[in-house]
Parts: sequence; structure tokens; C-alpha cells
Amino acid sequence: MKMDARKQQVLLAIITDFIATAEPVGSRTIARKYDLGVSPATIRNEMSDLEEMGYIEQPHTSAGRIPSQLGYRYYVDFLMKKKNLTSKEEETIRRGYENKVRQIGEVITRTGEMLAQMTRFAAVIMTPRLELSSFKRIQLVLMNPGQAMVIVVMNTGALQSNIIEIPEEVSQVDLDTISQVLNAKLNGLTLDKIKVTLLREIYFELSRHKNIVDLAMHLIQTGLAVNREDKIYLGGIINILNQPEFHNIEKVKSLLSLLEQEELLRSLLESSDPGEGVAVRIGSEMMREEVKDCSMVVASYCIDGRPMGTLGVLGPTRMDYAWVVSVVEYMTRNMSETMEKMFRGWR
Amino acid sequence: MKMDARKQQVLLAIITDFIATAEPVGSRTIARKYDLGVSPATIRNEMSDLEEMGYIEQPHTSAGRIPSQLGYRYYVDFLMKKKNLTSKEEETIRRGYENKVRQIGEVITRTGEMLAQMTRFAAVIMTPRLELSSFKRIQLVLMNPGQAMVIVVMNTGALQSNIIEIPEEVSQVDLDTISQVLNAKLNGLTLDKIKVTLLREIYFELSRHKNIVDLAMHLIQTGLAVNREDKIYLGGIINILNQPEFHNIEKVKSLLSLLEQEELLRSLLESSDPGEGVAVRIGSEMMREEVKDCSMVVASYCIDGRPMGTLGVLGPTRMDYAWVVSVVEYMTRNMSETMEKMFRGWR
DNA sequence: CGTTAGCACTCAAGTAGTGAGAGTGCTAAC
DNA sequence: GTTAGCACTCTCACTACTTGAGTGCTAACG
Repeated sequence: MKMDARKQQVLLAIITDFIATAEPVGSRTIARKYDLGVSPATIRNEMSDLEEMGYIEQPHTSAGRIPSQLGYRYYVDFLMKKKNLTSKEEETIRRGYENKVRQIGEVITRTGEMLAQMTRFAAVIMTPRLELSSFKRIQLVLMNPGQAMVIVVMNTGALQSNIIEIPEEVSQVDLDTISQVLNAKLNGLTLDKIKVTLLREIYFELSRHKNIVDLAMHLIQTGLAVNREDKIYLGGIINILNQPEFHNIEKVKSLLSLLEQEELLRSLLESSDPGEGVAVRIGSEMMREEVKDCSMVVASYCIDGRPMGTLGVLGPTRMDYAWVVSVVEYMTRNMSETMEKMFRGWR
Repeated sequence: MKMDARKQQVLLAIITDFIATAEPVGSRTIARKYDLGVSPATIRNEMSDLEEMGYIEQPHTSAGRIPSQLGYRYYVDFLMKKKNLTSKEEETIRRGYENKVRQIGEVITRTGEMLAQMTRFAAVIMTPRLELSSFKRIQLVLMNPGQAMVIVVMNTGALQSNIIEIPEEVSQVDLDTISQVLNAKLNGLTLDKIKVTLLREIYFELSRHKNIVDLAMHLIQTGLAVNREDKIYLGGIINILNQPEFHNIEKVKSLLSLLEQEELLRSLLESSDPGEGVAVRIGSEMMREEVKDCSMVVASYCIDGRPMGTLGVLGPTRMDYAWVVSVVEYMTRNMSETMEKMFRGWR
């Protein structure tokens, strides 16, 4: 069986209607609301074909049809027309970034809030990936004899801190010395490269201060290594509960238990890392039972063309993809620009 | 009408049973399960009295009784016997803190996880209140000409960072000078006191560096002032959904929308700030419609006897208060000790 | 040969009626 | 003061019935 123009029209009608109403769509409804110029009987025939091809399915015999996962996929790939945001909506988004967003965390929070509010779904955003950020500055603070805090500032403005054990006799002045040497050597490198290349140089440099050289090594190894997980913003879960498909509490529970586990959320976001532009992951494409009735629309935000992190929206498979894709796209562009503006010269 | 010993026994039986089963309790059940030595009929009379006094209520005519909010209050204040944790449970908790918890954030996360897991309710923890922490160190990092990052380290190990605008010509060396002066002057003060006392001294000190003195003032005012909100840990929401009283999705929605708004959550936690020991807030005592069917068990964790923040558990009013109070108490003590050990000498 | 009208068939969901079970409150007897 | 007995109430689960939406099939139409 082959897909022809009319089948496409029917499929489009079914999906459009189902997205809007969350009710199975019957042949009669299509004939009435979407002017295809044919009778319900004809549409029934087409629907029967579409069902055989796997694009739609029937919840039960006497109900209308609903799109299958495959149907959504076809829709997203071939049928969907992007909706442009109204200039008022674009305005709202731009406004959101104007109001003193200084810190990277603020940009992310603001983006997440807007994303959740506009799409009415849950928003998920990863902070810029640390392994792609580069080292800006290190600072050692003596907390008390024997313990120091290592503070690492990345060029994205991200802060990493860590408490390490040091010999009792090391003073703040010693720490400052180490800071200085490290700063000179490490500036501008990505975390990946730090360990491999420069240990020898630093060793040599610090050999004047024999007593602290071991410390510095220790510090590089432990202080920089741990705690490298990126944080995740998650908001607007409440929106998902407003969707009729989540009136069933069991689904809510399973979804929520997934979202509460940050590692799972991260793997979800990472596995659906889009190359370029906006990607749509539908239901079981995400390979997780808990979200088989959900879809994600994700995109990467970039700084100087380099993708730094992922942001996205999580909602039921029955979502208005055209709209959500447009919002995510516009949002991503604005967020990227805001960050770029913020980081100009920080590298 | 006066409360007598037998009424107390009956009330205790009702609450105990209801906590365990979530079903209204009838006179027959009490007579059978709780050996009061009287017949159901007598218990019925007592129940009738208790209802009149407001301690219990009837969902409908032919159902048993359930505790009213007042009933729970009476139970918590007068009837409840603390359950001691088994040594195995205590062991689990202690273990949780042994495994390299270095940072304040880790202590909080770990505590939250354990609290949620043990009580099977949602856990809420506030980070140590900044206004009670004292200043440890300030560090200024030049991000690019015209912008600097202010990093403030508190004695609790908490980090605050902020981007500020500075004159283009200010160099990292200038910033280091300012850092040095500020560090010397500010060390050990609480944030509250910083502004008022020392501006003049610092002004004098920096007058050698005329060009940056204004900057330093600006920095103190903006850099330290903003972003002073304490963060909140929230976890284990999923547990609440497992309670039968939350099978109604509307309640879930209303609760979740409250929990998603951090300020509301904070006000909830702050308003039920316990003086000493563990406090229980039942239903509408929290003054919020969304949690009228919930209770909180909260306590303050202390460092050197000074209460630094609040932690607590949020669950349905029908919770095993005796058990939860014990867990929260033990947990608070352990968390306080862990933090104290960690901070020894940091102030 | 594609399209359409007509019709029998199916199924979910709502409605009404029924009976069982749990629990109470009252009364009278102990 | 306590208890047994009993009538009464109300929820809940179960069943039967009706309604309406929607399909699939068949035969007729252009």
C-alpha cells in the first residue's frame, strides 16, 4: 500500500484533531470539520488503509482512530508545518532576557520558566557541559589548618568547589602561590586537557616550594576531577498533570519517579542529543518504559557555534509538535544569543 | 465534657488504627483489636463524646470515625509515644554520613535522600541561613574588561557569586588589591554587619588607590547584597503519591504546584520554624489551602547550638507522627554533628 | 472502478436498581 | 455505668439496560 495525497490529508486531519481534543477521531468528524470533499465512507476506507499501514490505531472497536507513534513520526517528518510565533510572543521571550540576567544560572532558570509557561509542558535544561568549558581561574582558600577549599571558575561563569585535605602546616600564603602558578599554566584549557599536558611544567615551576608540590599534584587530581556532573533545570511538571492522559495516577507516579532521578533525566537528555536544530523524540524512541506516552522536543544551545548544552520540553505524545518545535527553536536561538553576549570576551 | 483516661484510650486507638489502615475506624474494630475491656456499645458512647468534643469526625453516617485535625493535635501533644529507631536504622543513618561527605551541599542532599527514603514522605531542607553565616573570603575575578565576578565564601562553605560591571581599565591586579583589603577587614563578620560598620575604614585603606575605591564601594553594595536567598532541597515527592489520600489527582496538582514554587515552600518552612526540638504542623495550621490535608514535621539543625536552618518532612495528615518525629529528631542530631565536625575551625 | 448510502454490529460509558455489609444511635435490660 | 439488641442509614459493588458513536460490509451509483 502506498501513501498518497489523500491519505496524507486524512492522517493530518486525524492528528490535528486528536492533538486538539484528546478524543479518538471518527470518519464523520473529519468529513464535517476538514473539508476533504469526500464522504465519511470514503474516509473510512482510507482510515482502514492507514491503520493497516500502522499510522493510526483504534482504542476499541467502536471508537474513532488515534495516531500511533509511527503516525506522529510521519507527521513530524513530513506533514507538520511550523507555526510562527506571534510577534507578541516573540516580544515576551525577548523581554524575558532583557531584565538583568547576569549569571548563567539565571539565564537557564529564566529560559526554563518561559519554556514551561509557554508550552504548558515540563521544561528540562542542562547547564553548559563542563568538559567543553575552559578553565578561567583557580582559587584556594584555607578553611582551617588541614583543609582547603578549591574554587574553580570556568569561562562560562560556572563555579566548582571542593574541599580537600592538606598538610596542617600549609598556609594561605602557600595556597596563593599555588593558585598563581596554576592560573598561569592552566588558563584557557578545557578540563580534559589539563591533566595530561601540564603536570611536568607545574612540577618544575613549583620545585622551588618543595613542600607544597605534592599538594598541588594532589589538588589537581582530586580537586578538579570530582563533582563534574552538570546540573539540570527541571520545571513545570505541574503542567503535564493538566493533560488528560495523565489523569491516571499510575502514569504520574512512574513519570515522576523518573524525573526525580537526576541521572536518568540526564541520560534521557543526552541520548536524544540533537545534532543541529530541533529534534523530536517520540514515545518509545526514548527507550524508557516510563516515558513511552511522552515525547521530547530538544535542541542544543550554542556558544560560537559550539553546542554547549541541551534544552527541551517533555510532554505527552499528544502534543502540538508544530507549536512546540517553533517555541523551542526560537527559545534556543534567544538563549544562545543571550549567553554569547554574556560571555563575549570571557574566553 | 472532660477528657478522661478511657476517652484517651479510645482516641489513641482510633488514631493508631487510622494511621495504619487509612480506613475509618468503627467501635467494633476497636473492641476487637485494642483490648479496652469494654464492649463496642460503650466505645460507641465514648466516640460520640469525642466527636462532640471535636477530636474525631464521621465521613458519613454509616462509616467509622477518623481523627480530626484537633484529634491529631491532641495525639501529638499528649498521647504520642516516641518510637525509638532500631539500632539497624540508626546504623544506616550514621553510615550515610561516613561516606566522604565533604561539602555542605552533599550533607544536605544525603540527609534529604535518607529522610525521604526512611519516612516515605517528601523531604525539605533549607541550606544554612546566610545571614547567620559569617564571611570567610572574597575573591574578585576579571572575566573580561568591564566585567568581574565576585565570589564570596562563607564560613559554612557556601559560595555566592555575582557578575558586576566595572570600569574598563580596572585590571586583575587592581581586583586583587581590593580583595586583599576586603578580606582583611571583613573576615569573620556576618553579612548583616558588613555594610554598616566598615565602609569608612575600607575607604581610608583604599584611598591610596583612588581609582578603585569607588569600585570597591559599588562592589560591596551590589556584589554582596543580591542573590542572598537560601536554596532549598526537595525530594521524595513521589512518596506522597503512594499514599491513598492522594489518589485524587486534583490534590496532587494543588500540592505539586505549591512545591514547585520555591518561595512558597520557603515560607512554609520558615513559618513553621521550630524553636527547639521537633515541631509538628498539622493541616491548616500551616495556613495554606494546598496543604490542608498535609502535615509537616520540622526541626532546626544547629551548629554550636545556633540554629542554622530547617529540615522537615511533608506528608499527609495521616502519618505515623511518633515514627516520623523520631526519625526527624535523630536525623537532625546526626546532621548537626556532621556539619559541626565539618566546620570545626572554619569560623 | 472509485465513491457513496444504508445498515447491522460492536463497544464504552452512563444510569438505575439491588443487595450486602459496616457502622451508628437509641432503648431497655442488666 | 455498661451492654445486648435492633432499626436505620449510607456506601460500595454488582448487574442490567440504554444510548450513542463509530466501524465494516455490501450493494448501488456515476
